[in-house]
Amino acid sequence: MPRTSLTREEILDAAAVLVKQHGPAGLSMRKLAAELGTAVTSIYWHVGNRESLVDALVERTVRELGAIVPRGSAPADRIVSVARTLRRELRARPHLIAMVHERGLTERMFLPAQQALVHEVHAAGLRGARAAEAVRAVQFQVVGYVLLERNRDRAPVQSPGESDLWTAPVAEHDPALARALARPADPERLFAVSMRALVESLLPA
Amino acid sequence: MPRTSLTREEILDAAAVLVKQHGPAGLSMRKLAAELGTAVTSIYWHVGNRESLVDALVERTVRELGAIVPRGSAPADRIVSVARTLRRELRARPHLIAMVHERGLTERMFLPAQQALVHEVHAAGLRGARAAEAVRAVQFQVVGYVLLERNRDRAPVQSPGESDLWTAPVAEHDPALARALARPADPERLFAVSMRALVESLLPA
DNA sequence: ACCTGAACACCGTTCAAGT
DNA sequence: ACCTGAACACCGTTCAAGT
Repeated sequence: MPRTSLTREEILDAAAVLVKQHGPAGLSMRKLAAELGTAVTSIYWHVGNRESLVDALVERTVRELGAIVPRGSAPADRIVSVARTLRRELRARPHLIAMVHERGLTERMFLPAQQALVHEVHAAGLRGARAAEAVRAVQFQVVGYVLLERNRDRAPVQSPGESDLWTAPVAEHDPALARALARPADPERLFAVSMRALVESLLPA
Repeated sequence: MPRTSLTREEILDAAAVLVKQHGPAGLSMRKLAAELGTAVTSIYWHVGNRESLVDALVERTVRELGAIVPRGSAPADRIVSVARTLRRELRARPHLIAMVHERGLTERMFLPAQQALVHEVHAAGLRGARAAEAVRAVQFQVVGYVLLERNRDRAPVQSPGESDLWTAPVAEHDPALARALARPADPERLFAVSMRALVESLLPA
């Protein structure tokens, strides 16, 4: 029994489910075929190969991300809010981040925020190359952070290594610092601090 | 002919060569065995499995990274120089970055810079929790950037997507901005700008 | 135009057996 | 203590053959 006309869309849907459940490493052409009740080779006819399947999935997921609405009245606040929202949206889709990494499609993750950022940076009075630089600096910072955080989340064990360095000379003079470094970092706060610093240095005084 | 006593060290050496040549995805237990002239299963006796092999490799590569010597006289300059050096050292070892990502061992990449950063931040007059926050903010920013750049380097095609957005309304009023965004970003410069902004906002005025 | 099974060249890991 | 081959359960992809 052949089943009713396999479509590209149907394949993407099933692939999205597999990725959501087991990550991109859990997306195999064979499991996908099993899920769809077809031969593996049928999938190749529709999507080419695994790489372009993942590319298509990334494309679709980015399109789902929805436009970002800035909040606040001061230009710096509005830009920081765009950064914060972008980070939140991306972190809410760890499979997207993972797929983007697998295929090296970082730029795609930038798109939903770029429109909003261009607008805000323009409103803050930046023009031309300086405006472009500001947009990119914010984008890079957000995506860099998101990649880093995703990486930390996947740490196999709560890394025990950081503390043992802190018998080191300097830290002995400053036990509060040693203790603070022994505690796990607060990425939320670090993100806020760093982003605020960046935005304030980018905007015209 | 059995060959002369396979050692853990010898296995790590051969694995490092494979990773250097073909990346971590090119490191397979079977190729490794072939390279070493042993049965695949011998390797398992010495290193456990592929995951702990990669972990050991990361550990070793981080240990090779060498201490970081700050340059400059102003505290801000010295901290920025540590950040710059860390970034350069990490970027010079793309396989390290890739392995760290595969195994989620980000914290390991922080280690070589942490000593130097603690010292500099302390010299700049920060103490306790504030000093720890400064150290971590710099570390996060560097590693986030390195991950992002590595990601961009692996882009399958020079991403064509960014420009097509720039028929958008705002950019039409500012053709210089549209042109600047159509050109590829200059990550070197963005890194410098962002890091400088961060450091200056962290240090006491 | 679409789907199929067989086949190829890979993987990591386990296990019982050897010395 | 160390090494072995056979076997298991996976991969992605190609290709000739079907309808």
